[in-house]
Amino acid sequence: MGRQPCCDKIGLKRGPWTMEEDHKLMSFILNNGIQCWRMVPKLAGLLRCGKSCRLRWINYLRPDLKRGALSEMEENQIIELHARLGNRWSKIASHFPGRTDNEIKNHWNTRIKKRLKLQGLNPLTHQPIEPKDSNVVEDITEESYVEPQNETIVKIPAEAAKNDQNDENSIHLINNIEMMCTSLDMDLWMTHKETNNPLTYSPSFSMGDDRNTLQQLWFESVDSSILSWDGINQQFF
DNA sequence: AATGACATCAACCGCGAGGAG
DNA sequence: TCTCCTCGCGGTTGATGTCAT
Repeated sequence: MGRQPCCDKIGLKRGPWTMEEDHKLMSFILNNGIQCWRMVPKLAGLLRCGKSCRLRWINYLRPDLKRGALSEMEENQIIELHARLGNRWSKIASHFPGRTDNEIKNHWNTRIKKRLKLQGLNPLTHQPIEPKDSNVVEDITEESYVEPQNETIVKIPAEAAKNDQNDENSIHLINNIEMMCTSLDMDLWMTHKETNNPLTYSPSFSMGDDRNTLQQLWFESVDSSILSWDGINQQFF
């Protein structure tokens, strides 16, 4: 049993949007904002379902959308993010203001995948394709990808999170931890800040030695004259 | 010029999460 | 606690464009 459709589709239009529909939707949202997508088509005078309106707005009409092809730099960043996050397209897209998850997903499926295969890399694992597989590059399947199992708990010192924002050292500490955690997963850091729970993340890439990775990130991003790794190492682990 | 193969991308579908009552 | 509803996400489809023969 499937769930009920989000709305009654009888008499509703599907397929490509016309300029007139675009104009109606655009001017409605710019004038009224979005309270409830379900009501948008009714109020805007469109014979579409709310879901279709939402998609059209997000992927095409939003004024802040960046047009044009993705640059090579953006492409490389997508590859890097995909190695860490997997097919979490909305998470990946959030790193590219003005780009949509749909756009990045399409770009990945039509171009980047091919590029990686040509480079001899498995697009799912980002690891070199085994020589025995090199003649059957097309045969890479989801089954060949094994999700990393290790999970690391990082305890951010509560004092650092709660300290007086005017304290310069605290601000440095928080900013630097934040920079480091951005490299891992910003959303989890934000959740940690809100809940004050221990920060947990499940790396979607093979980290080998978590502490070494954190240490490397720390050296790359933190002014060691202000905060030494040894000091933070003691508080974290 | 006609046709088929392939590439691209907008749009759809089904599902899960989470909020409201 | 349960049910219903909306939203957002990821996978997939299909229309259209482009290229090769």
